[in-house]
Amino acid sequence: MEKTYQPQALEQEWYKTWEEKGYFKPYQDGLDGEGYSIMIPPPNVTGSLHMGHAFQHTIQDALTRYKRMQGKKALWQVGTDHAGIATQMVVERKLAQEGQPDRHELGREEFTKKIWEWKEESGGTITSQMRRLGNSVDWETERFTMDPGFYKAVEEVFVKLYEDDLIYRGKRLVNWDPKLHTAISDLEVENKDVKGKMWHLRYPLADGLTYTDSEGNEKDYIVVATTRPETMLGDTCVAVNPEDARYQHLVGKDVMLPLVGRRIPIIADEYADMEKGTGCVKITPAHDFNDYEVGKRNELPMINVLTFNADIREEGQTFNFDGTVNEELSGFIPEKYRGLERFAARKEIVADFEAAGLLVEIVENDMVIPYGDRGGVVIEPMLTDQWYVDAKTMAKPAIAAVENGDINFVPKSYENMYFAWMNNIQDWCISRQLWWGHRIPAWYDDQGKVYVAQTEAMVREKYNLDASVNLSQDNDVLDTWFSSALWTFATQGWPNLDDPEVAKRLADFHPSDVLVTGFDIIFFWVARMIMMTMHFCKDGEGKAQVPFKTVYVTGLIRDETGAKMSKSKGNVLDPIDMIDGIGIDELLEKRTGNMMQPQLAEKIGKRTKKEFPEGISAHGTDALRFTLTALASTGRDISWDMKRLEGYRNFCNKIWNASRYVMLSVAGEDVVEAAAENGSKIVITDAMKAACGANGEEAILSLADRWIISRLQFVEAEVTRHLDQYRFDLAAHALYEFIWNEYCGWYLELSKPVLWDENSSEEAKRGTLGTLVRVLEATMRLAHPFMPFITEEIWQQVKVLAGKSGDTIMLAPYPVAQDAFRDADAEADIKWLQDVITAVRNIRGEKNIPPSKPLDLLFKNGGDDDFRRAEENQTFLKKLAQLENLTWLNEGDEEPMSVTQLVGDMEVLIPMAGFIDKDKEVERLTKSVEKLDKEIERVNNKLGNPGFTDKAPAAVIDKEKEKAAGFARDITKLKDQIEKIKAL
RNA sequence: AGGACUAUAGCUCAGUUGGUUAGAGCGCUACCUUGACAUGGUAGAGGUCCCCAGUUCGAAUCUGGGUAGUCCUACCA
Repeated sequence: MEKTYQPQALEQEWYKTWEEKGYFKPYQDGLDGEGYSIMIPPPNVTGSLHMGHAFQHTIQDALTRYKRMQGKKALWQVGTDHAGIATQMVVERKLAQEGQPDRHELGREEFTKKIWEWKEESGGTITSQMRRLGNSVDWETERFTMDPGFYKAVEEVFVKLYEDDLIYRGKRLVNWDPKLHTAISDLEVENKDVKGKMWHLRYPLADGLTYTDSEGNEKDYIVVATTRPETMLGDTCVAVNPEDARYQHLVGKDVMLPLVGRRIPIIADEYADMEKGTGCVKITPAHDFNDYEVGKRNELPMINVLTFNADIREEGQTFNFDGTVNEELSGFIPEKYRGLERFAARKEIVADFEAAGLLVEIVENDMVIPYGDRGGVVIEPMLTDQWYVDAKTMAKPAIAAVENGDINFVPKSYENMYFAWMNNIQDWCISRQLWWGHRIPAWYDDQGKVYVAQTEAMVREKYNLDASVNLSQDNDVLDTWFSSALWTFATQGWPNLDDPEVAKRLADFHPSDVLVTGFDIIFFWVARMIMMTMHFCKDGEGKAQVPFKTVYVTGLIRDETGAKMSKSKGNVLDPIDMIDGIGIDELLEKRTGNMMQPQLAEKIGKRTKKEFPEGISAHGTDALRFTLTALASTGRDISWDMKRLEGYRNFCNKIWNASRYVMLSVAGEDVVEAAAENGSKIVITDAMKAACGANGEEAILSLADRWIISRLQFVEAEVTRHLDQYRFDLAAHALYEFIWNEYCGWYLELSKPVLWDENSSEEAKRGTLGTLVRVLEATMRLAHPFMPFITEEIWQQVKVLAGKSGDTIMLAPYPVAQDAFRDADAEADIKWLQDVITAVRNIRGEKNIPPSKPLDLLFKNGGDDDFRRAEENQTFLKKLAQLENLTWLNEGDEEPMSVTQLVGDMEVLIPMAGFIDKDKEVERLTKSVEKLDKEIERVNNKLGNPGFTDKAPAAVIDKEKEKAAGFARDITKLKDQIEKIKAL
């Protein structure tokens, strides 16, 4: 064994072994319990994993390994998502960079082929990252949302929902991304605060009408206010509030739309706000969501004046309020605006208003502008034909499932967020004008009539259409989230319920147990999964099945300053770099190379150099995982801290060296070092086994042995309890505390006096060696879900010595605390021992006595337990506190000049004739008395308060009384000591 | 505008149903290369638990109000 832990030497080897042996499979020998499943949130197939993934994967893997070790058929379902827009964009950009023909030149089929090629090329990144992270996913059943089976599920769902009247098609105003040329859902819109302008424009009244305004001015126009002047080309009316006295008399009259010359009415609609702008609002139903509603209410026509690029059309498209084509209305657009880009058109139109003397004023305006979260350009409300899911209907059971507790959110507060959104849910636009995705299984005849079924042949059969009817399939694909909403059941082979294998998997693994995901996709994914799953999956009694019983919502990983990690900020960290380390040059290249905004490169480079002047050193997977685990407090964002990672790398080293000590003790220095030199494992001999009592040889347990075994039960119970409550941070903390402080800090030290004492009996040594080995072995199993690699490595080395067998720790049983091994007496005795040793060390520290200098110790004022403990633990005391003689002072004995510490009622004295500074010692003791005085005053105040003594529970009062008495005793002793020192 | 979450040591965070002398890791100070580990050991310093008011015998913890920050939703001609 090496002197320090070398993770890179063993991690990848172990993973390979595990995978080859099939230990990740839910169906294998030894797993006889019930099914347990976690469905991975499928990452984008062409992406790569970031720290957030590493975090979520660590939790999922810990849970899976934990349940697997408990004997359950544990499935961590793995797979990836085709990520429609994102992937299509990446490939389009790639083609452009390589100077290849663009997608329109290639055509749909060829372009899709290119995407598949790209998927093959880049798809391995994620899976190899997952292997490095030690993720125990079932690779054999890996799924991709565009796989044939999954595709089939998606079509089935679409057709069924259509038949159930939960999907419909309609001409509606949608969020249109003019760059990507597709509709997007309202969730994909990012609203940004911007400082913009508002233009006040004059619209002249028709027919030479005039009126007198409130200030007595005669006017032949009204003034509208708008933030989007260019849409005036599509105005179909002006609205005023019905209550607005200023304009009531104008309702029913017309205005002449400037520049266009269209006659449009002035109507009364409560949407017009008297307080806002001028109180008159122009209505453009085809280009604004609010106006669209006004238009529908008032049965106004709609004029679409924009192309899909958001340029001005040659001629407006005219529709009636119900979306049917309006043949009468003119869609005339003045020639000079035709073909202009929307913002250029705005400039032009404003200029023309000004030139015509119709621009009244320009007002600065704080406003919110919608941007597409993918394309990054301003979203345009656009009148198009789209497919929708009736989300309102589907949300009802989905809301109920959370209300009645079939689904629990951890932390619970996210349920409010879920309800708020679900109760106010809008119909979900599921069609996307892309080529990459599941093509919508709908066909149209020449008249535009819709037919829905999986294939054209099925359409013909279902609707009785013979070959004379021309059919063409809908060109659009479905929103990516439509398919990922089916993730929990489609991954298991749904809808092939007749296949016994599928039926079995669904029975074992559906509903899944936990979904581990970020709060940012609760609406996108979690809510939609619940809706879809409950509609399509029923249990034996026909009751709707939920996709998962628990949703564990993780926080975000932020950088050390608390900022979100993002590529454009250049503060992203690759989990693999935490594991393997990375040089500064390579890190710089990674962060600044191939950037969307190259101008940021310099700033990012500087910042990176400052933060990581030496690059990042290697820490190993286990350290990374343990760090993430330890930081996983529920629902809280994590500020990533390299120092923390370093600390847990040290923890790995600590574990490694503890096991090294154990092996040195069992096998001897020569054997251990020889093995280290050859890079081989230590060969366990029968003699070693016998020395540890692996065959049940007689052994005597020391107090320390009994103590650590008792503490092991405690930590086993703690870790299990915390895991069951998803408190990974507390579980990690309990483990850390036990391993570092109790096992390494105390127990290993306590084992030395036994093992190194020539007078120790064979049985005593066997007891201690056996305990060293057994506790280590159990601790490795306890820690395995968090730190899979180091625990496997050490476990393989010690399992036989601990009398255990098995091919892998992955399938070894998870430790269960046993009350029979708890030993309150041993714990109390060791507590006493620790207190005495700490007292002595404390004195050494205070008085600057080197640890190597042996001291004499005097006990005073002890009870029966003190006498016994001192007697029984002489060896431990002498060794750990570096003491020469232990002596009891009897009542009335002469007391040498000493420094004192209290251990319970007992006093511990270190004679220090010659070294002691009387004044300083008095000062030190007086300070202690003062501190105690304050405490005792507080407690006495409490006890003197009748309100407290009357109302507080007896146990609490007793506790306080005890405290007061204890303080009083301590004070007496300290004062006594002060007097003695003064008297010397 | 509505809502959620957060505020505890220099930093990052724990603190279970109100009763602790308020904890951990890192950092800091002093000492120590003792035969697992200097990626180590021992000891120590360090806190107005954001502010105000209330409930209570008792508040870091519960209630109300405020301040600051983060985020979500909605809307703004």
